[in-house]
Amino acid sequence: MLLRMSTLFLRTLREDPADAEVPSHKLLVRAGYVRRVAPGIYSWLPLGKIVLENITRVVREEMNRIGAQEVLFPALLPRDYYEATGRWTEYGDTLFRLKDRKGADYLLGPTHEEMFTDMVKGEYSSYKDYPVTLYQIQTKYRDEARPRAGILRGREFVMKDSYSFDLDDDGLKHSYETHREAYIRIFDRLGIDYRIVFAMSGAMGGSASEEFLAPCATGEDTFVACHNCGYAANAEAVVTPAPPAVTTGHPALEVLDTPDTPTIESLVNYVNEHHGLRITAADTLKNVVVKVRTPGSDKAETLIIGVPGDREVDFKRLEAAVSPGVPEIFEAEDFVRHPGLVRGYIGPQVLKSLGIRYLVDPRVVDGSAWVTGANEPGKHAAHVVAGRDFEADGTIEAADVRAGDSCPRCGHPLSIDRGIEIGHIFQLGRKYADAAGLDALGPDGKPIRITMGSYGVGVSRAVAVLAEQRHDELGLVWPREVAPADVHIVGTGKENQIDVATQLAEELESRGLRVLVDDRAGVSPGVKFKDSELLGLPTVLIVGRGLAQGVVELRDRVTGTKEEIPLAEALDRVLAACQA
RNA sequence: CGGGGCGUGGCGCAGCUUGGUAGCGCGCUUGCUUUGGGAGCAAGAAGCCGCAGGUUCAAAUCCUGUCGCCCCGACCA
Repeated sequence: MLLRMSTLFLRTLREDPADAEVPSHKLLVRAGYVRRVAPGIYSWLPLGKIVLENITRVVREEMNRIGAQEVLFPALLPRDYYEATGRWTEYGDTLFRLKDRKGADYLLGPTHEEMFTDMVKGEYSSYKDYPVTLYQIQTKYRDEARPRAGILRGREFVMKDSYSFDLDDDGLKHSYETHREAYIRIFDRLGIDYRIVFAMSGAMGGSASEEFLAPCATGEDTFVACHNCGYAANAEAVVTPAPPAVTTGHPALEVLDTPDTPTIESLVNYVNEHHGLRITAADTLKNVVVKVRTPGSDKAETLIIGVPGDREVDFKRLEAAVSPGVPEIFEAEDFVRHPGLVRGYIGPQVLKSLGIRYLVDPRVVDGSAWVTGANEPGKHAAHVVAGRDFEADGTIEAADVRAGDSCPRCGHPLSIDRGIEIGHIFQLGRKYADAAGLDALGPDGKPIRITMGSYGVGVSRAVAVLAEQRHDELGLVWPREVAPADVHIVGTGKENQIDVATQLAEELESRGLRVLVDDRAGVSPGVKFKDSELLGLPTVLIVGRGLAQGVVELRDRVTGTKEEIPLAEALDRVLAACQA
């Protein structure tokens, strides 16, 4: 179907919308691809809808290629399915809840593990039925605390979610690998720049988990990469290499007067000046108190985390490390309830007797000596040796990660970047199968508990990611596979220019290209050029002033090249450009 | 939920300090001119100034309350 600007439901905007901050949001709104309806909720206009469908098509083709079968669940779901796994309560405020006319509880599906598990349980019962992989491309609902950046993080979004069901761990590994390859093909075809990074399997349980991150300044995730060995991981999942244990003797623990040293920096300066030490912040041991609450209960455990003084506790990493527990700030009133903890002067020496759990950064190995709190106001202790003067209850990955930190695999310095999560694959294991009692009857007549994998692609988010990664100061620059059309033919308006442009458009359409033609009368050339750059189709053909001399202009939106070509060659040249 | 900003024709904004006629740019309509880089002239249409209450002869403007939105931090495709 030929797209004609004269009738296309489209109005481009000359100015950025006031509520947009990131490039993808500004451009998708300005170019008339999407319009905001409510926070985190957007409508798709004709051109945007075409792009979204193109991405959907690629995802569907690649899922079908690995033998996954498409199904479709309702977005509107009754409460009971999510009651069984406890997620009706666990999901908290992020769940959109509603009631029907009888007062029964419903929800708008944020994700569909329960539904898929239940569906398979309802249909399959023999080991001969497995393995099986099902997927859907569907609208999800999450009442995000703070939707942001337009399409990038909405409360309603399109997601492809798939689930593999296998009889054993080897089968799961195979399903996982198959998905991984499918995702590589999907994102390659879409023209998205991405990295595959290790991720936390976290709350969902299970073992292996990787994320597909699109590197991007506006990304919400932080990841590290090693340019020597190729290791890459979400900052949450980075493993800190532990230095070898120290065995050399240390002087005995010594308590020092350190008045007015509330910060690490002031402490370092003070002990170097007044106590003859030569230490840096990295030689001090900072002890951070938090509470860890178990979801669905009011009980909170007090936990102290020891990290080198030059590092902060990264709340995101801490959260991932204590998951499914939820870390909370230790407030002033909590200190009142724990008189043994001297705020600002906490040292690990007394924690055993206080019965408080103490976890340390992996850098705090046995035999390492530290300057830390002496559990008395105004006093610190030096030569506090791990394993001699205190015992930790274990290690924890909670200290912040920085560019230049050592790669856990090869020791080279790590780089650090931001990215947008566009895909996530992981080996779920048996959590949902356990909850649902999903078994297959084995050849020996005994039940086999099914093991699952779960895999997601942010389909609508991919539109925004492409806009984010592929644009210039003039507008969008779509990869051909997802562009709303292959070629944008612009008739600039004098005499028969529009007629010729339309004829070319019809001819190219009949030869299989997807064509947008600017056939608007009475619109100045400048406006048409600006619009074509803003809309971002990969190939542009200008039928303008050169027509009288029998030439038209062929432009490449990606490279910016412009070339005058004879009208007679226009069809072949455009076809060649679009099929390259 | 904590912090910051903002609600005025479809879009982007001014006006508010110091109450009195609602204004500018873009877009839209009509006519004439123009047509290779967001054209010109002329004439138009379109606004419960977020909502509610209060002060006042008079409120976009002052007061109180309330709702909403955007941005920054803790969640996630």
